[in-house]
Amino acid sequence: MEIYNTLTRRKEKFIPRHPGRVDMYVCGPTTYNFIHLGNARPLVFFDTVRRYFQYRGYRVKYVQNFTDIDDKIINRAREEGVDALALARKYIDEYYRDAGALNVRPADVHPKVSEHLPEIIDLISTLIEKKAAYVVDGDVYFDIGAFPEYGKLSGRTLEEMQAGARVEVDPRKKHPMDFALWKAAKPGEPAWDSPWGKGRPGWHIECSAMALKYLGNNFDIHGGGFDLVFPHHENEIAQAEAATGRPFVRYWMHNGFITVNQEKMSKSLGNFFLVREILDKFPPEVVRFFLLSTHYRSPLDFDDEKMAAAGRGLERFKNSIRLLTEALDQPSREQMNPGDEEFMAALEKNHQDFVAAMDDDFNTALAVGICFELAREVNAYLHNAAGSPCRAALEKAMDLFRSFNEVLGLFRVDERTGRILIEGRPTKGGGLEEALIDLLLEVRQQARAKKDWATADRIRDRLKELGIILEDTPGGVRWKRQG
RNA sequence: GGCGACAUAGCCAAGUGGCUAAGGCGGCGGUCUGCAAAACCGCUAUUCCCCGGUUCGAAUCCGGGUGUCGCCUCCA
Repeated sequence: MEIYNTLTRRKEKFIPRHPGRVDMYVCGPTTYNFIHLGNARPLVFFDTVRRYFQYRGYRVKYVQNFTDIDDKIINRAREEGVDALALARKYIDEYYRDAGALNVRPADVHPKVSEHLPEIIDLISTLIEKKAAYVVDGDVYFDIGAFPEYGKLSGRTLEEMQAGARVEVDPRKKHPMDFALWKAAKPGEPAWDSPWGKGRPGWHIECSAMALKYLGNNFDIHGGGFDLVFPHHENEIAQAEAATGRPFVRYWMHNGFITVNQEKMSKSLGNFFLVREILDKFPPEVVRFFLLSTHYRSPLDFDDEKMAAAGRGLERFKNSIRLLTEALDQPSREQMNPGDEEFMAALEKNHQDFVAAMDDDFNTALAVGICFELAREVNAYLHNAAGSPCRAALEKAMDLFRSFNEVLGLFRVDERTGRILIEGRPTKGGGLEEALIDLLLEVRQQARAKKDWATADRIRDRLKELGIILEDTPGGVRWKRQG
């Protein structure tokens, strides 16, 4: 496997710290609101990374933090007149709902800043002891002069950073780029006791402290959005490496940004989309499919038109899986003929191509393309087999769909039967809806038998208005819900 | 102002030195169908922003230009 490492700016062969194991840390959201589309991309992508490692047989430990102490949370809590930690807790709960909807599996550990003050204070103390940090009036700053490698992740020198500085320099700092590890409490803010007085941690120190606690030094993968490269991840490296004297992370991975209608998402432009707003308009599997249809390091533009196109594309998968499921429910041939063997060889190639695509820096866009090829081959096989497909071939094809789906996480799977659930929304009404539809289909079939096309078409059109699509096949009528 | 990324068909999007430039959406033609839908088959970029260079050979490497975007401040 090869992974693009932001630290070296090239693809590198992936060699885990421990054979057969992958330890990864991904920066999670600051929980002052529902998550937005921009949060969804790293969420879905790194979930896919984790799934793929597991698919390849690695044991994965996945850590994703919640930043539940932060200026934005404090401000928001003040506006609403509620407790800051309670507000953060509420949005952590809401996070699980949105992430779950996108079929993102929970991390193995979801550490919160508020529950790791001792670890954070320890790390800051160590940095002070090692003369990599200094105390000023109850604040603690990281001393950039003590870490000569500062800038190695973002690829800039201190001179360049100062040349471009746009903020006023705090005269108490030794170097303009020194950053806060601990902020002295102002009146009315949540505060914790520390050797430097009451206060709270700076933004960057939490991730260093929690990553070191759960994953130790030199762990495999640290991920997040591109905007975190500087200063957040740069600072994480400085803190962790200055404290431990050892490399912090082996591979840094960063996902590209999402724009909306070609513009950066921002509240002032009114194009700031929450995941749950999008999920009101589009099924979750379409959102996930859309996010994975572009390589993770490329920018991705979101609009309704593109989502609709993604939805139509996903229909191909659904239809193909549906056709395959139906064929498997029918009696099928045991013996194999040359056509079956050819098909099975094509499936094998699909499998290899898929693995090769994902091995190459998680090229989900290419992997999705291979899924389409699989769908076309399956459809063509069923078409040509003319009602007499080979059982082993069908099963192999379905296994492949299951594997691909296991990695990409598009559709949910019935845990008991292992079937891919392509209909998405669960049925309501305890089967009454199905029974009524069956009744209508029966009436329609009678009309068709009498060549009463007007009645037959009317039933089909009205059902379509209700989101039920009918398809007449030689074997009878098939119905599905609109995607 | 400093740093960096990207530019492939109507749209989305793989491909980073050499087989016919993946795949999807859309469109067109055909098969099937009572008509549809789905599915299948075929067509839909002589060319990869422009100009120069390196090379037997470049979308792919180098130089210059143009354009778009991002970071440098909280941000996924």
